[in-house]
Amino acid sequence: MPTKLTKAEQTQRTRRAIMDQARHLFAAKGYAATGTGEIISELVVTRGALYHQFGDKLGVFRAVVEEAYGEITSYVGAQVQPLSDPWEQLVAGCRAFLEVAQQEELRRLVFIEAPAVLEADVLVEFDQYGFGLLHESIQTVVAQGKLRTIDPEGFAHLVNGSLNELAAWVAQSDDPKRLKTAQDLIETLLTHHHT
Amino acid sequence: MPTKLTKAEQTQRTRRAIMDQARHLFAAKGYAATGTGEIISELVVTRGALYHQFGDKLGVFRAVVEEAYGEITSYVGAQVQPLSDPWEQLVAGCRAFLEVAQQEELRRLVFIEAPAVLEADVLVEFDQYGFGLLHESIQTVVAQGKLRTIDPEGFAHLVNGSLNELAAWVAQSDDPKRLKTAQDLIETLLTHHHT
DNA sequence: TTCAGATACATACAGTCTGTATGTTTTATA
DNA sequence: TATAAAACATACAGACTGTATGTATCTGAA
Repeated sequence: MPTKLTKAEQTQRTRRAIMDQARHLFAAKGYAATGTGEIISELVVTRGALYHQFGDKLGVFRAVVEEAYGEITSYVGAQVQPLSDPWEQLVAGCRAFLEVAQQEELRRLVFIEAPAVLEADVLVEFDQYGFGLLHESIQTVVAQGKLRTIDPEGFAHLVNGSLNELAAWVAQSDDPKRLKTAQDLIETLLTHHHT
Repeated sequence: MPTKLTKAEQTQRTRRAIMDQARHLFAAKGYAATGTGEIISELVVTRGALYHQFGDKLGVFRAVVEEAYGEITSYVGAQVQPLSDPWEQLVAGCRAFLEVAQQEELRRLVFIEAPAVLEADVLVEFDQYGFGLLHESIQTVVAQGKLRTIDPEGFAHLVNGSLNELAAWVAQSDDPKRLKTAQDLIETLLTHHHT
């Protein structure tokens, strides 16, 4: 008996290995153009393991995207957490988002592939930790009377859309100053609604 | 000889029929989940005609998306054209975009499927008539001294992202007042940068 | 008018990919 | 320790894309 792994360890290892490969391939070639055979081709498991662990190809994608969402929110959360003032948290959170969204794979997976591949309800569920946090943050600031808008929810969508597109704009350039420009643009937008 | 069609007419008929079916299916089920056999299943042509006319499945999608882009820009253009003041054109163009983007199929094709399916260069080419017009409009207003921003190009992306997400927000609700709310949100954003 | 070439298909097939069914080995459990 | 269950591997059926080949219709020039 060469292996002395517990079942749970075994599961974790293969899931980790499959998700790592899948993440790179889904981000680089897109969901449809990535085959399940390709995902496991450089691993020591077969497609059988993939289907056992994830059910189907979509299950792999869901797991990968959920993890990617988690990385974004945990980065933003870490930048925001030390701050106590909700207004500062909102501004810092937006700036942090633009930073973390510079990772090509994250952006591709979460903002380009996921909307096209995943069902709307799954998307909404994942986005509780994306748009959801932004929405809460804006509601808090509005409740404090620090932000004036005719519709907090709509304004949250407005900011969210701005952030997504600005992140892509920054990423598609190699000018190191664009990130700061984008961050300042969002801060200006927020400041204009500051009271 | 039962048919008395010229070759050009024949081509137009089959392309039109295929693109109509493909548009509905691509928008409803997504590009990957739509088969070429499904597209022609209710038509009097075979897959051979599809491959002859469009080369491959992606060729059909490109043609459909290009047409969808055209519909958006021609609607916005028609609303903007009567106005002479660039600032009014910018505001009216944004409002018009939110109106035309309420068509489910258009939104799904252009803003969800196309970014995931099409190569980046094709996307940029099509977007000359989408983001491109917005960018020009903003540049004009900035040159007139009517709009103040630290970066016109970045600001154009900010507005573009806002519009895309607001359009989806409006569409996913059945509240008839949301459209006006979204339009007012964008106008407020622009007005805050007005000088 | 005629006929050679081009056009617009239809049909058949090869290759690829997904998902499933079945078998096997290893770990957990009673 | 025996039985169940998990974690795979393997083989295969079905579907789908794209291509190769054949055919009818139209076009354009002699």
